[in-house]
Amino acid sequence: MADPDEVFEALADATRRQIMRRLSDQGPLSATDLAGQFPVSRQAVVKHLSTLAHAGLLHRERQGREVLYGLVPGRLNDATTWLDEVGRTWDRRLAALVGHFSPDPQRPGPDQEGP
Amino acid sequence: MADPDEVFEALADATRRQIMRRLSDQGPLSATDLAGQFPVSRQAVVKHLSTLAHAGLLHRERQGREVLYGLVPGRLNDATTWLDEVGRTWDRRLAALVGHFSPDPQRPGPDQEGP
DNA sequence: AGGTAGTGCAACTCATTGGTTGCACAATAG
DNA sequence: CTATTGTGCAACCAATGAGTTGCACTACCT
Repeated sequence: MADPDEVFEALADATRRQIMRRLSDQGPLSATDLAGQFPVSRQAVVKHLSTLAHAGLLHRERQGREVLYGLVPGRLNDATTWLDEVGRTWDRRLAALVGHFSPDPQRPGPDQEGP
Repeated sequence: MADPDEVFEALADATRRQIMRRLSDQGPLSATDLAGQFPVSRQAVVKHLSTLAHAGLLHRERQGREVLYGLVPGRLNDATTWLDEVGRTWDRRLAALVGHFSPDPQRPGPDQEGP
């Protein structure tokens, strides 16, 4: 859990991100179907779908002789969590710097105590 | 704006993501400094920093003879926005499917009309 | 059964990229 | 001034990855 490594890797490719959007907009689709919407071969799409599925972002569902790929709910949150962590920690740093400029990383807390 | 392409590309690499975290935790650092925290050469770190900076995630700041790299606030939001859009649209789809099951993408509305 | 639409697997090409090493240049410390 | 520390640039290497083509297989339809 909270292992966004594969998620970020999977979302690195623009085509893959577009596939995600298509699936989000249009619901589960097959590789052949998606291939019709992109300027690449079906096999290329299959590879992308495999990558996305392996990252836990999609799930395969056999429907007769077709195979539909649909988004796995919530999996994108792993990436969002990472972004939130980094972004928020940074914001806290900035706020601390503004509040009382103490750029020393060793003492992040506002220390008002005297001996 | 809202062009997360470069951001996702930049965040694809694990080392780059770790660099982002280090900068978030420890504040602006130089390439040489960061290189000491990773099992790669300084030049490799420089390349990563360039990639991140080119994506708008970092900014360079010359400090005497050193060059410090620090996070650009808010830039991560572009990625978050994308994730939110895709995730939310999907959730809405799922909710609609649960509410009244009409898996036909062509007719998303509940059609009660007779001829 | 035979045709057809859809999937799966494999081999191959080409570009990208993360990483390295080597050296030159700039700025501070003695 | 000289030595040192830090940065910048360039060439090079190996691995990954996106994309292709070709063919075999499986399930539906008539």
